[in-house]
Amino acid sequence: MSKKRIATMSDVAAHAGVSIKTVSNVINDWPYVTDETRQKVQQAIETVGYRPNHLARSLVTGKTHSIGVVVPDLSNPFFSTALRGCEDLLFGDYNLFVCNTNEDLAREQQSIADLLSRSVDGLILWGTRIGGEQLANLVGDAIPLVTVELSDEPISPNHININVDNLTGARLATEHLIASGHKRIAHVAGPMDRITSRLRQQGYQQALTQAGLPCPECLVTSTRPSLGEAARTVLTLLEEQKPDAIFCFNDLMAIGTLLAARRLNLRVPDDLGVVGFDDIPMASLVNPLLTTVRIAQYQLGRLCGELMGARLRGEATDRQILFPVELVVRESCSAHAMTHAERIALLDSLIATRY
Amino acid sequence: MSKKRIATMSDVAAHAGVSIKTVSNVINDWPYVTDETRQKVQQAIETVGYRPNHLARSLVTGKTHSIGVVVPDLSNPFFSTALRGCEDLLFGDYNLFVCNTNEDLAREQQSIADLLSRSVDGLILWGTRIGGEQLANLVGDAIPLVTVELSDEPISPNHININVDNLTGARLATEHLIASGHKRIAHVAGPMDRITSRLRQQGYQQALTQAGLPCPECLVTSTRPSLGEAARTVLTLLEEQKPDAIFCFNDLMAIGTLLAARRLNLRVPDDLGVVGFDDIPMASLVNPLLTTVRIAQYQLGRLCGELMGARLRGEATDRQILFPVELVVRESCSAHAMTHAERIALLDSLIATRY
DNA sequence: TTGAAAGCGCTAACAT
DNA sequence: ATGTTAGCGCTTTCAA
Repeated sequence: MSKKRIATMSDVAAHAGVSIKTVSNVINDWPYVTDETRQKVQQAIETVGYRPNHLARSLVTGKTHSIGVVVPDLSNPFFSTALRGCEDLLFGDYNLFVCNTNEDLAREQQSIADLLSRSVDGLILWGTRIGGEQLANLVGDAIPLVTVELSDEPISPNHININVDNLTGARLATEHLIASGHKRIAHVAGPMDRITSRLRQQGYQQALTQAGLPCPECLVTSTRPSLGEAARTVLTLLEEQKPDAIFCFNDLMAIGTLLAARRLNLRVPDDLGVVGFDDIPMASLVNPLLTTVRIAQYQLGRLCGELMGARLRGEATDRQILFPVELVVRESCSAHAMTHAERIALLDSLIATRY
Repeated sequence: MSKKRIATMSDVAAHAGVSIKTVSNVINDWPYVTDETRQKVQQAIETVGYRPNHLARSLVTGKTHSIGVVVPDLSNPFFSTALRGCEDLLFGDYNLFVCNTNEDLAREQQSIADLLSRSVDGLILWGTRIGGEQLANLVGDAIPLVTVELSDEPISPNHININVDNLTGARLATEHLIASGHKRIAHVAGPMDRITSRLRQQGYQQALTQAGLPCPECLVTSTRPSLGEAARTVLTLLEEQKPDAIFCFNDLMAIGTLLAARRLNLRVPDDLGVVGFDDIPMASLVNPLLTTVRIAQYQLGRLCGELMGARLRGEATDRQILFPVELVVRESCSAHAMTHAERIALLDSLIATRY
């Protein structure tokens, strides 16, 4: 401790009067060590203040016990909650490198490259813009790869893809809008370089077509999936196209839409029906309560962690997973006032949440 | 590429017909390399698909270009937004290990130990429960440490502490409640093992005392800072103590309070005044609009990144920083209806947000 | 049950 | 301008 130099294994070995290997044995709980020796070494570890150096260990074992996570937008509660689920599950076994791309392809690519350079044991990628093939090229098959939302089927054996059931969700949302009596239904889509956006738009179109409703291009507009950006887009859309309902790519955008409507003195749902996607906590707090398509985000995050853990332990798993969604009808569509009892029930469920 | 083995520097060297050092030189942009050689090596890198191994490099340089971040609750927008700010600033230079403690001391300790074991170049700690001295012991002085919210002054020269101006904030909040005509003002505090909670409670008490108002213990209650937990606590508090206003530790709890009030058919602000802390986006979306104390969270996150970066470059910085707060008066206190113009202005500012 | 030696992939002196 | 050598801190054969 004299020179504040970080203690190494040989320091411990010296102090304990044993070889470096013995120290290693103790640290890695090797069975064949005398209790006496173990004690001695343990003692020495304390006195010199030894801390195992993960880097050195990783260099030789080839395992870093770290996994890389890439998300498009950390400030979207959807992703932060999912990330929490993932971290909770992996805690103790793995540390997480977290990269936020801000919906930017270049940053996504760099993040993935960085993480690979760091020899992460696995990669969890949310809403990537890079396609499956390109991804497989980049990542290879050496480490488990879990993607959430990827157009293609898993390519390498070590690749698991979870797809949220966007198509069904978008269809349910749009059908609900139709059933509520809305006729001129617009769609504020997310970034079209993400499969999620394309699928949700597709579901929207299918529902309209099936109902025999027209689906002019002018009613679909795509933006960065943020509250402000959506609000500004909707302001224009509302003035130029006069839709009587809007299905939004996600809840953040739907809330932006609520704001835009309010700004123009339009009443939701009477003048404008709104449906979102995700069911982030905010959705049950805004006024009116947002009708949306629920994705159990914390659970989805955990699932990513579970699958990653399983692959890392060499267990087999499904490689193509469809994550279910559920339409949550609240107040933002016509013909759907909630009853008093329903409101109370929602309140109670919010109050009952553990987190 | 034959055996899918990961290419190493010597592979590149072999392919290029140069020594391993030359490859290293090219990779590290060493000036004295012929363009010709550089080209050759670059070529070889491509063909063998070489990727520098960060671990090996770190082992010898002693720098990992990674920094560890520990937060108490990732699903609180306050922290996810701050984290995004931090990541944005550090992106390109450093990768972030993110640990979420779920407000748990043991998990906090383990996270810090893990990160140190991983030889992070720096540590950013939010709302820790570990005290300054203990922390200094754990972390030492070898790497920069940035803490947000720590009771003590920075201990080691390499330690920077940012304190949000909790005392002022809490006092402003409480004074506003008093000025609004509320008399029986309760406080729903956060976890008392965090200095943040203690300071905010102190500010609350100071304001009451100064106004000559009583401040009985029964009006202060402490919980885990989550929406649901707060809502449940407030339900009891409301029934047992009948306060006419509540100052909450943070916005999540304030929103929980709004819910509890709604559940009991109390009108906010007429029957109950509520003030929060943080000004997370939700605060301007709930009904009524939440009066709160703003912390510029994204900026605060960036600031952490900046300070860390500065220390890492060896630059000097302030070591004790007081981060300012600002009372944002909205609708959740009596005697403060917002004017139409004010509402519109708020709407416009939300719509104008870039993210 | 413990020790000695080799080497993980890279950088940093020092030669050349 | 390029090559040689040593060694970062650890695990892993293999031998004792």
